[in-house]
Amino acid sequence: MPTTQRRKRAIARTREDILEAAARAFSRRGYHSATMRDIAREAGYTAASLYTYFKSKQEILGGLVALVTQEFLVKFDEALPAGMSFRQKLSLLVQRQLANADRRRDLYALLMTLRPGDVCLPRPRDRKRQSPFWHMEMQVVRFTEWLRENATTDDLGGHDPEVAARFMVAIGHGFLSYWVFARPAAEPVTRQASLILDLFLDGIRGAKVARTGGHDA
Amino acid sequence: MPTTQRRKRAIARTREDILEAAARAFSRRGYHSATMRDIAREAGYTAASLYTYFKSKQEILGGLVALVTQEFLVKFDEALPAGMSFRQKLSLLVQRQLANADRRRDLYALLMTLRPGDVCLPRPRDRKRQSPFWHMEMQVVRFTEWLRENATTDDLGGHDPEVAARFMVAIGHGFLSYWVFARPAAEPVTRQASLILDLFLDGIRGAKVARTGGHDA
Amino acid sequence: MPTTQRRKRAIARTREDILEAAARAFSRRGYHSATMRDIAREAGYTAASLYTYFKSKQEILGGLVALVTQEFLVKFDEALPAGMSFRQKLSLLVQRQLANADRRRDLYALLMTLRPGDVCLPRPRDRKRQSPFWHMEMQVVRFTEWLRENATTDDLGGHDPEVAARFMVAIGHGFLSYWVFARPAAEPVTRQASLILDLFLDGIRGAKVARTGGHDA
Amino acid sequence: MPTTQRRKRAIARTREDILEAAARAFSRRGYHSATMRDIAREAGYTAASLYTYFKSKQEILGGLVALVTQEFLVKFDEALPAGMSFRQKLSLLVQRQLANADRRRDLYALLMTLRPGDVCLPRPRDRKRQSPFWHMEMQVVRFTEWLRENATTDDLGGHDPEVAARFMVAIGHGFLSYWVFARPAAEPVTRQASLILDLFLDGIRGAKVARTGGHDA
DNA sequence: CATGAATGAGCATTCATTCAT
DNA sequence: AATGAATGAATGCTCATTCAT
Repeated sequence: MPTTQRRKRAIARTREDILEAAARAFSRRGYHSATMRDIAREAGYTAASLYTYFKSKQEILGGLVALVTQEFLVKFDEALPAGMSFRQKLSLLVQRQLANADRRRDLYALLMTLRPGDVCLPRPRDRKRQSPFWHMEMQVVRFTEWLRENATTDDLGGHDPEVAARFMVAIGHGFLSYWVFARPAAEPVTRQASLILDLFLDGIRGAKVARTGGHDA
Repeated sequence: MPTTQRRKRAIARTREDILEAAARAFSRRGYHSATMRDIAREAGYTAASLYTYFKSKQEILGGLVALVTQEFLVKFDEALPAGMSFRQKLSLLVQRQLANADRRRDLYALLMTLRPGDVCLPRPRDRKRQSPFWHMEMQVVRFTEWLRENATTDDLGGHDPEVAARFMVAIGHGFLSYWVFARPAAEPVTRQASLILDLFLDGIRGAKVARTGGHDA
Repeated sequence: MPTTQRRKRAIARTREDILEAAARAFSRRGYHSATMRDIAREAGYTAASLYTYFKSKQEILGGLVALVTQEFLVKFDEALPAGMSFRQKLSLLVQRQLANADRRRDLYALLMTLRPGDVCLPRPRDRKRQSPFWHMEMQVVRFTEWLRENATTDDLGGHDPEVAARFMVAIGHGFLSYWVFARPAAEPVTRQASLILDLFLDGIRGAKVARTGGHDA
Repeated sequence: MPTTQRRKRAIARTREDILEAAARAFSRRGYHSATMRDIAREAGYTAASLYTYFKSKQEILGGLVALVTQEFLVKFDEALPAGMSFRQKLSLLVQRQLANADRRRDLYALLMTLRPGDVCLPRPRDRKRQSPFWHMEMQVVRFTEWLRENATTDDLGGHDPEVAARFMVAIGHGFLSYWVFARPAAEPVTRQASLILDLFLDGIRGAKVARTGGHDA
């Protein structure tokens, strides 16, 4: 029945609206300081109404984390054009992730400040990852997998893929933490993909060729 | 009068004790979730007593931030033996900072999770830096200065010193965020100085020479 | 018009269903703790629907009270076979009331726990009776009347009929409060009619004749 | 140290004050409807202060229940003059209990309206008694014991002591529930000891000798 | 100086009730 | 008639902070 369908749609949309509102509220005041009223005001509802869509404040956070995680992971599954060099594939991936981060600046900032007890994921399968930096760890894990599939030993200069992953994620967060709160808002982080790529591959001292740049976009 | 002196000493020491206690409490439960009672219990006092030494919870945090900042900055002022190459000087600095981070693991982790409103520094001269990543920004600023004094354009491969600073700080935080919460505790972060240095200078792909490593310790 | 008739019937039936559901919900969780949702779930409706049939939660309770009261009072109006002794008439009445109580165990238990403000009867003619033990008082009043009509001074050993009534009601409630929550469910309270009668008439010390019992069933 | 002693006294007294206040608040509005603020207002404190003395609302109720239970039980342990008849001993006990009930009218009324989940006794040794009529059952249990020690089979007309106990407790509650809420306050219930005793022993029909009464006071 | 006690402000959550569909 | 959604009004409880002792 179309009525049921429409209703489900409406609910899903409202849930999304609330999540967006929560993202704003949380990133403005922090998870603990933001109140249900803050979120509600931001979403155009009353606090009580939020409970129609989420069981608790924690569940809202869980929804947010799941959302960002999902958006992060999906970029790894998107197809890569055949015949690309490692550098080109990596460049594409970084571009995609930075586009994500661009859209979700405050959410990324929020996730970086969460504590273990704060997040209570829907499927708590991997307790080991419930660290205050759960988000970062999750990224490291997935990126490590990706490197194992897409990089040769030589591409990584003989480094352990996990070290490489941690290195890349660290660079990302490092620059992100700057962009996220820069006022006025810094230029889109996607512009920085090339820089990040160069630093990741060749370090600050760099390879001359690499830094003449842009030929991999 | 010596009595006054002794008193001042005693007060200073108690303040330090409380800060240490707060560091433990904050890093265990997070700044907002940790209560004054938590801190007091950890310090062997009652909550009310803390107000003899600090005006508010926020001021305790301020003290903590100032402490870590101070410890961070002082490493930049310690003398560097003459005649060292850039790599050697940098290596020494990184060693010193990692030693700091080793001693203050949880505090560093705490600082990474703070939000703009949380920190209210004694001397709020630089409002622009009151970001959730204030700590990181502060490090970038000082490290940028250091690079301007100690690195040639060539040492940085032609990169802007601020970019280089941000790059280094990001690497540091990235690896730190892993070490800090690794259970069982990861090996002393100082061991990683060499790896960090290599990645900073030559990236993941690395320079062969650089990675045969250890000749700069 | 028959349609109107049918509608009225349907409404009346739904009201009864809701009252039965409310009886279950209230007796399980207590009047205040039971929510409109509890009642609705028990009745197979949603909370909002209940408002089609009752103006408020309090009115549902009122309906319930009226129902039990009605069932209680009607037993006093049922004809008594002619030529019965006082003991026989009393026995019959007690039997009938215990049969009621048997069917409405939890409802009786509920009524015993109500507070003055809880009940708001449809016809609030007698404010004096709005006690937490309104139910009990109502029983006393009616039973007093009955005794005035059916008992001689001698039957009551010269006691004031109201005292006798209160005595009887007290015994009833005392035993009921045990039976109601006994797990596993005690045997039907009707079995106890004889005991109650004996205690009422002759006390614990009893009259030998009375306790050889059963000749009045 | 006297200071510690005094403090302990002060705390104990405040706890008692709060319990008295809670007794008033609970008996006025019922356990669930009475708010912590109600209790606090009644006690001359703020709601937050109550938590210095009691861990929760439920614990306040627990304290109240324990108090009344304690006062009830202690009357069974007070010595009975030697050489008394069963009737005389029983009379004394009833007098004492009615004196209790007189002082604690509203508390008794409160206890009668509690539900299983409401009460959470400090020592939850006997889960079986956690009925909505826990209070009544507790009285039955203790009174049964007392009868086993102080009454001959003949004194109870051959009845099971538990039946006798339930009978007595029922009479007590029955009359109490009337006195408790009678407005204006009925005459002290102690006056009624003799009536209760007669009804318990000889029923409404009574024994002529018993009702010429008063020779056992 | 240390602290037990007191408190105002606030928060997540619940629930009876309303109303548009 | 039935209901999903929305909400105002509470409510128990927490906590940073104050202050008399």
